[in-house]
Amino acid sequence: MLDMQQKIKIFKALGNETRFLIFKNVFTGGYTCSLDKKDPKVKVSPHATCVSTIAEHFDFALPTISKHLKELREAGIITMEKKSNKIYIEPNMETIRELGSCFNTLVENFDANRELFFKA
Amino acid sequence: MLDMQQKIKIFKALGNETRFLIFKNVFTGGYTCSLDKKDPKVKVSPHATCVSTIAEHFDFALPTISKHLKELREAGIITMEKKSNKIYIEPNMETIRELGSCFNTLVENFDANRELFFKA
DNA sequence: CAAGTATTTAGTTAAATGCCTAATTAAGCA
DNA sequence: TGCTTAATTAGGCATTTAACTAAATACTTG
Repeated sequence: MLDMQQKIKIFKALGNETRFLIFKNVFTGGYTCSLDKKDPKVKVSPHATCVSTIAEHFDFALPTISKHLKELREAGIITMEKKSNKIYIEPNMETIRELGSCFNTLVENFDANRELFFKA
Repeated sequence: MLDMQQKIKIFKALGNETRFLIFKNVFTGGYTCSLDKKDPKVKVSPHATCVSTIAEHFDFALPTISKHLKELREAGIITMEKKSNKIYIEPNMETIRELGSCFNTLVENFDANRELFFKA
C-alpha cells in the first residue's frame, strides 16, 4: 500500500506538464531505445527506452530530462535499470495499479457511506 | 472525460502536503460546519463543511487555507457553494471517479498490449 | 589507455509557490 | 445604518522549482 507521503510524491511528480509528458512518453512511446534500433546490444522489454531517446522528443536539455526522470523514479512510477552504459526505462505498473485502486476505494467508500446515511 | 491539462491541475493540487490534507479533511471530515452545530441556518449535506471550519484543523492563517481551497476547486476535486454568508465545501466525486477510471484504463490497456505482444 | 557514448552532478538564474498580515468585499443582524 | 461574521484580495517575503551550461562520472571500444 502506498502511504500518504508516497502518494503526494506521485501527484507532485505528475503535476508538472513536462514530467507528465515524459511519463506519457515512457508509457505509450512504443519504441525501443533508438540507439539500439540498428544494433541491439542488450535484451530489454519492447517498451523500454533510455534517457537520451526520451530527450529526443523534448526541447529541453538532457540534464533537465534526466532530473525529471529521477523525480518520476523516486515517486515510484517508472523504473530505471542500468544495462551496459545505458539506462532502460519502463513504467512501473505496480504503482499505477495501486494508485488506481486508491481512487476506486475512495469512491466506493464514499458511496457506501452516503447510502448508509440516506437509507430508510 | 478529463483532458490532459485538467489532470495535471489535479495532480498539482494534490501534490502539496497541505492541500492533500485539506482534501482529506473535506473528504473524510464527517462533521458539519462547526458554526452550524448549535443553530443550523441552512440545509446542506451532512458532509459539507466551510472554510473557517477547515482552517480550525490547521496551523495556517485563514487566507492560506482559502487560497488552497480555491486551487482544489479549480482542479475540480471539490465544490464550493455559497449559502447565506458561508461557503459550503464538498468533495467532487465525479472528478475522483473519473480519475480512478483513467488509471484503470491505463492499467488494462497496458496489460492488453503486453498480452498481445507475448501471445504465441 | 585514450576516445567516445550515456548519464549525472554542480552551480547559476528567473519564475513560481506558499506563507504571512492588512485591507476589502459580502452578507446577516441589532 | 452601523457591527459582526465569513471569506477573498493585495502586497510582500523566503523558499523551492525548473531551466540552463559546464564539468564529472561510468562504461565501452579501438
